[in-house]
Amino acid sequence: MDLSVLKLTSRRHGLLVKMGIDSVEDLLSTYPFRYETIEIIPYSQWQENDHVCFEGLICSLARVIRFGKNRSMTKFTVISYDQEIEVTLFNRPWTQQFTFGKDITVFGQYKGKNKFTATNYNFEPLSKQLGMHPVYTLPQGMHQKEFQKIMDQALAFRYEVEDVIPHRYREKYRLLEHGQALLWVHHPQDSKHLRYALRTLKYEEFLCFQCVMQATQNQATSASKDPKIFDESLIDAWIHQLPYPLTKDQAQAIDDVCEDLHSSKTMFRLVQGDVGCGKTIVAMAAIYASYLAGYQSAFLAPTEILARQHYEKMRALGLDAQLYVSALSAKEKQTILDGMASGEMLIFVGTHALFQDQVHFSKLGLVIADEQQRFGVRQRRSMLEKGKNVDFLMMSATPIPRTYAHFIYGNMDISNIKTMPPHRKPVITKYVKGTSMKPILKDILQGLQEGRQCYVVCAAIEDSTEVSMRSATKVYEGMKKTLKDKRIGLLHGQMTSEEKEAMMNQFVNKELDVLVSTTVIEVGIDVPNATLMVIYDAHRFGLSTLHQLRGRVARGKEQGYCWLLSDSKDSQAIERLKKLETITDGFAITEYDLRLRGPGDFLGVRQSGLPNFVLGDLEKDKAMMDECVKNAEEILQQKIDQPMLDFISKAIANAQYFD
DNA sequence: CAGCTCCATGATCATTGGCA
DNA sequence: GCAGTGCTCGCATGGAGCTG
DNA sequence: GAGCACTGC
Repeated sequence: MDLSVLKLTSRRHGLLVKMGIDSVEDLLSTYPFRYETIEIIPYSQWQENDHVCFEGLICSLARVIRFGKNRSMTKFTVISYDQEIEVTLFNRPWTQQFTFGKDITVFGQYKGKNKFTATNYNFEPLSKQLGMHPVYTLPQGMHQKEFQKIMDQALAFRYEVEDVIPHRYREKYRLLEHGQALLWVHHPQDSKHLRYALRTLKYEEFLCFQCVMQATQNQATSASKDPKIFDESLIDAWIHQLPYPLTKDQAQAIDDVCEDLHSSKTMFRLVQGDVGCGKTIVAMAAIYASYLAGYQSAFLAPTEILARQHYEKMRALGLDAQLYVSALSAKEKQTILDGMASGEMLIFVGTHALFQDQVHFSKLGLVIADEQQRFGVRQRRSMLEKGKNVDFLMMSATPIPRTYAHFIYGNMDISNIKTMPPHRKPVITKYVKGTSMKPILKDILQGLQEGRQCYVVCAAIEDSTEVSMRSATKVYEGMKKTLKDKRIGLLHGQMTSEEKEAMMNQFVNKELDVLVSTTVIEVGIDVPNATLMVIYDAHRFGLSTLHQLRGRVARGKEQGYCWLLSDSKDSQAIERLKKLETITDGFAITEYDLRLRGPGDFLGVRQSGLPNFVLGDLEKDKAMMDECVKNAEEILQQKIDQPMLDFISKAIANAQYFD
């Protein structure tokens, strides 16, 4: 419904648009971020510094005391509860309003001794103002009252918003009607009503998400495929010639995958485990199996550097892989494209370049996505459409506990790799207060002295390139001054991929001692000799991200060290960072982070792969999530709930919830 | 760094009571 | 669009934390 | 008292 049904002035309309509100539906789903409860607390119960309110009679003249520029204080006395209460009001020097004998309602803090500092006042009877009042997050220039008025207008249309939730579920779970829930969220009579409303809206949010999610996956997996036929003893043989024996979980994961490949059901599987747990081997086994069966495989890596590294590893392990990245010359690309189309070449490793339209496979049977969160659903789909009923394997280094995984990935199969290879040692992690490296300089120097290399990671959120570059450059300059005799490199997002690669290569070849880097992505590379890592502004990262980062210095046999620098004063933030000193298991870390902060707050939602719910809380609403999983399945099977089905196809078309 | 939002804090006179 | 009228609402400032 | 909406031109 268009906003024009509300008679808005252009200023108001503009402000709403600024808030991201383009329709009445948007407006109605702009929920209060908190509520203020106005209740009467009798005078006898007032404690010093309590926030209270009262109604009374002004029984003195108002005095204004001025101080400084533009500052003042107004004082007057109010009779209430048979007491004379002295009210102080800052910076509101207009006294005329506070005339002798007028009824006034005051909100503020009781300061003891019948003194009161008001934050607010009005001349309405208190009894008319009791109850809960919504508070919205608004841009400058829009007042709460103004917004509430607009909201009230919009609420008149609350029953005209299309209701996509099937009726039987509303009844089953005793949910409110959508319109009723909206009304109560914006105008709760009391906390009980508010809870009802929130319960309803949460359910709707979860169910919609779940339906879309499952529908997307069904598209990819519902079709059956020709089983891939290969000789498993060859896989076993290949495994035996690997330099390291597999861990139990790795072997299990490979078994899972092989079974999927054999089966006539299209594979849709997630392999998750910490950095360094050996997921890649699983992927390669899958590729090898698929190769034996005569199918083409595509391995998607998030960055070119990673693609190269995987490519080299595959070659080293006897897989005849091709590298396809955008940096290749047109001629090289063409050679590969030809081999791909003719079916001569079977194994491809690449980046986003593989999504391009001119890439055609002759017999694509398997797609593997490394760090799956980095690829949007649309991209994944475009990839899968390059073949027929392609088996799909995803890998994630930010493992998610089973309970959430079930909800978030729906009917996806999951293999967890929890055991680390025996020669890996957990990284020694330390939280360091402040922004300076001074306290740890000695340790770092010693490490460098022993010939180790060091990463320095600066907080850079996404690709806000300029700012992050500046901070990284600063750190870089600073380091050059302090460590004059060391070779230091700088890596940031504005460099071309050749420059980045050149820099990385220098680091890999030990021509650099220290690498200062902004973004996380480029660091995702295997440098066994790098055992030191310093992370600036660590509190800006999510725990899972930090955990993943530090995994980079646990690649070789040497002991890795990671220092988390942060000057945050937030005790919770510090607490979280300290937790990393002791927890080494990625699953536990995700769980801890979820419990403490909730996924909505999760720094780097994209890193975590978790969706961002407005109302729902993955930790508190587990039971509801489970129900929604079931209900979504039913809806998709029965195909009778047209409104919801329409909603789903629309959402998929817009790729809502993803990217 | 810049720009936002959220939140807590603000400062004096006059009266009082106890002590010298 | 523009001026006139009547209405409601009206704090300033600084630090902290988040984002682009 | 100011800013804003609303009115009448």
